[in-house]
Amino acid sequence: MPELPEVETIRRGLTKFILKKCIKKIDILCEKSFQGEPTLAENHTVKSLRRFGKALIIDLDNQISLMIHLRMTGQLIYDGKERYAAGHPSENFVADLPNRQTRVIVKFNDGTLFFNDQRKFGFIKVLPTAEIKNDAFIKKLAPEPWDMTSEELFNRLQKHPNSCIKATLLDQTIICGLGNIYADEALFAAGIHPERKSGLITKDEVKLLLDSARRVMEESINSGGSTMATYVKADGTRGDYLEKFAQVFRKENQPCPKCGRPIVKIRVAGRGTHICPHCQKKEHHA
DNA sequence: CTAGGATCCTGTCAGC
DNA sequence: TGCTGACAGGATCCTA
Repeated sequence: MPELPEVETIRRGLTKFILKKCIKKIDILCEKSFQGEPTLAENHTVKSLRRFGKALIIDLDNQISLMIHLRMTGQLIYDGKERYAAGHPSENFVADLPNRQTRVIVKFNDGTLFFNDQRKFGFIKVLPTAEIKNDAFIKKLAPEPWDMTSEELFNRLQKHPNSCIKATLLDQTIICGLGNIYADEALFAAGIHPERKSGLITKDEVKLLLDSARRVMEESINSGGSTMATYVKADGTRGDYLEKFAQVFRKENQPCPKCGRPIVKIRVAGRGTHICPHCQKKEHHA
């Protein structure tokens, strides 16, 4: 679920709570959700929090790191004097913890970090800091949208000329950080149909697409991610940031912000996909 | 090699 | 009510 903006939001938020704090104990409630030797991290202090694409890294003071990938339904909830929750939005943000979906508990002196994950696709992994760059997932990651030119993206798209552009945008070895929400939002902003073949997108369109990807993710990061920490508002109601942020994602049957015609939900690359069929054309027209 | 589909897992919701 | 299938903010593995 969480895409680059959400993970970056988690990184920034969590930094405030656990930087320079000591991990006292790690409890593993679900073996599948944890890889490596947990005791290597115990009684060591958090030195830095980094992010590579959608992967979060917590570096400790003993050359050991925790690598966390939330995949579809992962969430990190820090419960101390106050609660900070981010990741897959759900009732867990306000629920009693641990609960049925809690997979790993990381105990600090003055608070507790809960790793919840309904579908168990995500994980926490302990490894030497020096080994992160050799991790299979990290090693293959493409640059983030801000770290590549539109010429470079254009060239990379030619590696999968017959794939739908949406599938290519979701491929983290082509461009990293986009997931289902921001792929749909970026394609809508650029006026490109998700089923367009990646090899048939013009250089001008690629420039527009890259600019759009940067912009939709920047807007989200600046607003605290679509699943922001303030998901639970002061009055106890649940904020739905995605509803305000998204132009097309989960907006089927609602009017297109550009032309007013209804947004349609289709299936592309095995994923639910939201488009305006009028504003996003399959063929390029000069 | 590519492209697309199945798969991991739990939970919810629409439709009968 | 109870059942069934579809689907879900990700990535990998398998097949043709």
